[in-house]
Amino acid sequence: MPRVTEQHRAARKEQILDATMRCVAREGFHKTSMAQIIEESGLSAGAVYVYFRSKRDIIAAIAERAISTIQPMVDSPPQLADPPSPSEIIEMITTAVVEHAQSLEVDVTRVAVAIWGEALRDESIREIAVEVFGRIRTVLAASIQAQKDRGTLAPSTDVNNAAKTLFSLMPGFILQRLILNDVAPASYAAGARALGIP
Amino acid sequence: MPRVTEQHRAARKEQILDATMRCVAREGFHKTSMAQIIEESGLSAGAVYVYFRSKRDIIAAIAERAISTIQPMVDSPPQLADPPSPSEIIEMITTAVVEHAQSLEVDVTRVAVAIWGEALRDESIREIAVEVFGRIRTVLAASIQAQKDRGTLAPSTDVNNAAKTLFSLMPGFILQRLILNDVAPASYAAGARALGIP
Amino acid sequence: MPRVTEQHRAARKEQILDATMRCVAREGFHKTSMAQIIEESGLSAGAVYVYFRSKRDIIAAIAERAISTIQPMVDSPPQLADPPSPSEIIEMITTAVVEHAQSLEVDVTRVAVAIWGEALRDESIREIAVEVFGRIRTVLAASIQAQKDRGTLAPSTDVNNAAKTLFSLMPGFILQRLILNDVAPASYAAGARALGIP
Amino acid sequence: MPRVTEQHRAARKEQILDATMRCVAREGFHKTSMAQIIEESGLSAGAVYVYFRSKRDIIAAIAERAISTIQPMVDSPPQLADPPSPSEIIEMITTAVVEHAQSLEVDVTRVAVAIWGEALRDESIREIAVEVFGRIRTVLAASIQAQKDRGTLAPSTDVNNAAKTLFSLMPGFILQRLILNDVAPASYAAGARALGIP
DNA sequence: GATGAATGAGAATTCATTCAT
DNA sequence: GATGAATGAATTCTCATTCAT
Repeated sequence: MPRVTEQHRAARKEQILDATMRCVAREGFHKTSMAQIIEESGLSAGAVYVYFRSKRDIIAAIAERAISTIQPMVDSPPQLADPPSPSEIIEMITTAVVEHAQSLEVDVTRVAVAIWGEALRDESIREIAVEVFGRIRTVLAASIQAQKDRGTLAPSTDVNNAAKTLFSLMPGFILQRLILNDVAPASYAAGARALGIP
Repeated sequence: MPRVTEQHRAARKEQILDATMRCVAREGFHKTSMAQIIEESGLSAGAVYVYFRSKRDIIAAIAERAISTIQPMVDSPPQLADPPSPSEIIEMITTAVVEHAQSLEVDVTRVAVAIWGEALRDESIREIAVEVFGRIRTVLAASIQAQKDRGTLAPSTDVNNAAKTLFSLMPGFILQRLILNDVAPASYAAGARALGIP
Repeated sequence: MPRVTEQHRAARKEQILDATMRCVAREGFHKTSMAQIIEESGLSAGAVYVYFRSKRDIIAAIAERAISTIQPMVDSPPQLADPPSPSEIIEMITTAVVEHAQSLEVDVTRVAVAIWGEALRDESIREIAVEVFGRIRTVLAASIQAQKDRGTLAPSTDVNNAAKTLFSLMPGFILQRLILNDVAPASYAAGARALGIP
Repeated sequence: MPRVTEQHRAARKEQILDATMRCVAREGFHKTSMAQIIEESGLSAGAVYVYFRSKRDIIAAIAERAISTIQPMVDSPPQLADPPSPSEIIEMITTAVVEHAQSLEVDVTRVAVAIWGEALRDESIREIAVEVFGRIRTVLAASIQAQKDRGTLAPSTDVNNAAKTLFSLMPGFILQRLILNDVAPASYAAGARALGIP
C-alpha cells in the first residue's frame, strides 16, 4: 500500500490510541498489556509497532491527548459577554466532563487518574500533566481576576493562590465521581457557592 | 500460640508493608514487583507469602493502612475548644500531610495516588477508598455544620454538598504538590479564604 | 526484455549486496536484519525481495562474492617470470587483503569470518567456502611444487600436505589482524621465513 | 530448597552452559534461541535466568570456557624433558583438539568459530579471545626460543613474529577440518616440517 | 516457620516476509 | 516493477507464586 497519506497514518494512530484509551480506562496503564491493545485495536502486533515505538510512547501519546481533550472543556463558550464566575466555571467544566464521559465509550476521567499515577514515575508524562494543570489554572486565574476587578472578591486577593485552591475542585470532582459516585455538577457548584465561592 | 507469636506476626507484616510502601511510593503498584518487595523487606519469598497470600493482598493491606494514617491527620487536636473552621481544617490536614511526607522515608501521598488508580479497577480497594473519603468528609461536614450554627455560613447551606466541594481541596492539594510542587499549606488555606471559604 | 534491464537488475543486486556487506562487516549475518539491509540499500522492502527471494539468498550471494573478491588476490601478478615462493605469496595475499580492507568502506575479512561461521550451519554456504579454500590451496600447491622442482624444498615433500599447512597462514592472519590487531604483511612473511618457509 | 551449596549453583551453570555448547556447536550463537537452550538444558525459562542475566551473559560464559578448555591442550605434557619443537607442538595441540572434539558430544572447535565471529562485534568477547590467543602464542614463542637457543632456528629469528605466523596453524587447522574435513594432525604437522618448520 | 530455587505463563518487542495498490 | 504497510510467529526476558527441604 504505497502512497499512504499522512491522513492514513493519523487515522491508524487514532485507532491504536482509541483502543488503548478503552483498555486504560478499564485497567490502568500497567495492567493493560500490549496484547490487549493489539486485540482491541484490531491490528497486528507489528502494525502497532509501526506507529508507536514502545508501550511508553503509547502512554505518552495518551497523556498528550488529555491536553486537547481538556482544552475545549476549559475554554469558556465565546458567546458569554461576562466572563463566568469561578463557581460557574466549575459547573461548566464538570458538566463538560460528565457529558464527555457519558457520550464516549471511554470515561476520560478514568484515564486521567491513570495519568496522575504515571506522572509520578515518568518525567515526560509529568511534563504533560504540568502543562494541562497549568492551562486549567490559567483559565481559573482569569476568572478570579475578573471577580476581583468587579469587586466580588477582595482587592487583597492573591489570584495565583486562589487559582491553586480553586483548581482542586476539578480533580476532587473526578475522584469523588469515580470512587463515591455521589457528585453532580449542579450540586457540586452549589456546594462551592454555599462555601462562599462567588 | 502465645502472644509473642502474634506480635511477631504483626511485626513481620509491618516489615513487609513498610517495604512495599517504599516501593509503591517510587513506582506505583504495578511497577513494583514481588521481587522488589522481597528484597526491600529483607525477607525471603516464602516468608512474604506466609504473611500475605498474594500481591493483591499486600496492595489491599497498603490501602487499609491509609485509613489509620489519615485518621490522626483529620482528627482535630482535642485541646481546641472551638471546632476549627473549614479553611483551618484544610491548613491542618495539609500541614500534617506535608510534615508526614517529609518526616518519613516514604511520601504517603504518592501511595495515595496509586490507591486512587487501583480503586478504579479493584472493587475491594475501592471500598477502602470509600471509607477513607467518607471519614474525611464527615469531619469536614461537622465543621461546616458548626459554621452554619454560628452564622458564618448561610442557614440554607446544604452541608453535604458543601462537604463534597470542600473535600476536593485534599486530593487537589496532594496532586498539585506532587506534580507542580508549587503549593504550601498556609498559602493554600489563604487561597481558600480569599475565595470566601470561612 | 532488452539488455538495459539486465544491467539494471545487476546494478540493483549489487546495491543490495553492497549494503549487506556493510551491515555484515559490522554485525555478522544474524544480527543484520532485513530492515537494516533495506534501509542501508535505500530500496524498499518489496524491491529487495524482487531481487532476492530470502535473506538466505542474500547471505549466499555474499558468500559467492568472496570467490571473485579473493581470486585477484591469490592470482600472482602475471608479469612475474618466476613463480613466487610460498612466503612471497603469503606476503602478496596478506598485502592485498590489508589494502583491500583499507580502501573499501567494508572490511571483507570481517565478512569472511561471518562466512566461516555460516558455512558450519548451511551446507550451500559450506560448498562456496570449499571452493574458495580450494582455489587458494591450488595456488599455494603450485608454488610449493615449483620450490620442489627448484630444489628449495625436499623432493620427498608432500605438496598437498604442505599446501594445507601453508593455507592456514591466510585465515590465521585475518583472525589475528581483526582480533589482536598486531600483525602486518611484511613481518608476518618474515616470521614465516624465520620458521624456515622458503 | 534452602541451603543450596555453591557447588549446586556451579553445577546448574554447567548444565546450562553444556546445553548452550551443544546448541551453539550446531547453529552458532544467534541461531540458538533461549528457548532451545532452555529445552536442551531441561530447566525452565525462569531457572536459566536465575543463573544468567541475559543471553549475552551466557555467550560470554561460553567464551570464557574456551580459556580453560584450551589451557590443558596447549600445556605441554610435563614429562617431556626437552621442550617440544614447533611442529611437535602443532601436532600435540591438533591431536588434542581432534580427540577432544570426538570424545565429547560437542565439537568445541565449532564453538570456537562462533566465538571468533562474536569477538568482532562484542568487545568483551574480543577481550576473552585476546587472552586465549595470547596464551597460545606464549607457548609457541617459548618453543621457538628454545629452538633458537639450540641452534635449530637462526639467531636472527624474531621470536614474536615467528610465533604469530606459527599461531595461524591452529585456527587454520580448525577451519580446514570443519569446512574441508581433509586434515589430520600427523599429516598437518608433516606438512609443516616439509615447509621447513622444525 | 523459613528458605530460595524453580516454575511456566505471559510480557514487550522484533523480524523475515507478503501483497494490495 | 515498485512501494511500504501489514502480518504474526518467534524472540528475549519477567514475574507472581509454589514447594521440597
